[in-house]
Amino acid sequence: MSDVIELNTSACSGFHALSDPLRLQIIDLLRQQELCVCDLCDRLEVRQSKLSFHLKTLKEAGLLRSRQEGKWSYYSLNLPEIARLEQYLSNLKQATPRPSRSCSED
Amino acid sequence: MSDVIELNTSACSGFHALSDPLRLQIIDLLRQQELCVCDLCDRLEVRQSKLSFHLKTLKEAGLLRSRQEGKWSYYSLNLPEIARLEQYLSNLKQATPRPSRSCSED
DNA sequence: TAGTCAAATCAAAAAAAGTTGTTTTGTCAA
DNA sequence: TTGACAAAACAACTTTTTTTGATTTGACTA
Repeated sequence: MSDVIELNTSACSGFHALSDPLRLQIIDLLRQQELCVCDLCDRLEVRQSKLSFHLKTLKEAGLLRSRQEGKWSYYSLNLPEIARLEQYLSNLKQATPRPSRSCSED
Repeated sequence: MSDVIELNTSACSGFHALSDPLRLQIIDLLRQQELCVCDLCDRLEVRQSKLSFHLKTLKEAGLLRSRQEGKWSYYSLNLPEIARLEQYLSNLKQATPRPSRSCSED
């Protein structure tokens, strides 16, 4: 039961992280390769502080990893977490359906 | 290209709809059977107007269907749309990765 | 060390999302 | 019809999220 709540909380913040167009663009760019913040800035044409905010959101939701190399920070997808969200959605389909009942029946 | 934008917009609002704990609870209840608003109200112990707001959010994102029967409204999952979001996540994994490159290389 | 650059952090403002209580709409039944 | 009930819509308010411009931090190098 506590597991369900855990799962819900994590799914919730994961989906929230995916609910912004810029963040989806970031993820799309990172599909192909790890990128550093300045590269992302160039490609997305957004201010650095704005990007930083969204990268933080994605990272805190567990969707991105980052590593530092000198003065650069590189971000990449954290595929296992993405797979977990995928699994969450997949589970919704496999529920044992009960027959629908009429609201007046009780 | 326009397709990508379409997909992104729809994915965005889908994920947004999934980014609230109450809405995830609603979805969880509907996994098993279609329910009417008053049933959902009882089980979730929330005001009707609040529930109505969240049902609308979910429906506008395409995640729920509804039908009216007399004075009752019944809501159910729209599985194909959920599957579409699942597919979106699944696609993220299958990208052809390019070797990561150093930021100073240009 | 002083200067430069990448990136994170912060505070203030703006925008968006969610809540609440009330009203409206539509359907049914007396 | 009229009254009762389910659900949607609304307006005012609260809370959360996002944006912006500026400052700070940390690492490199001249």
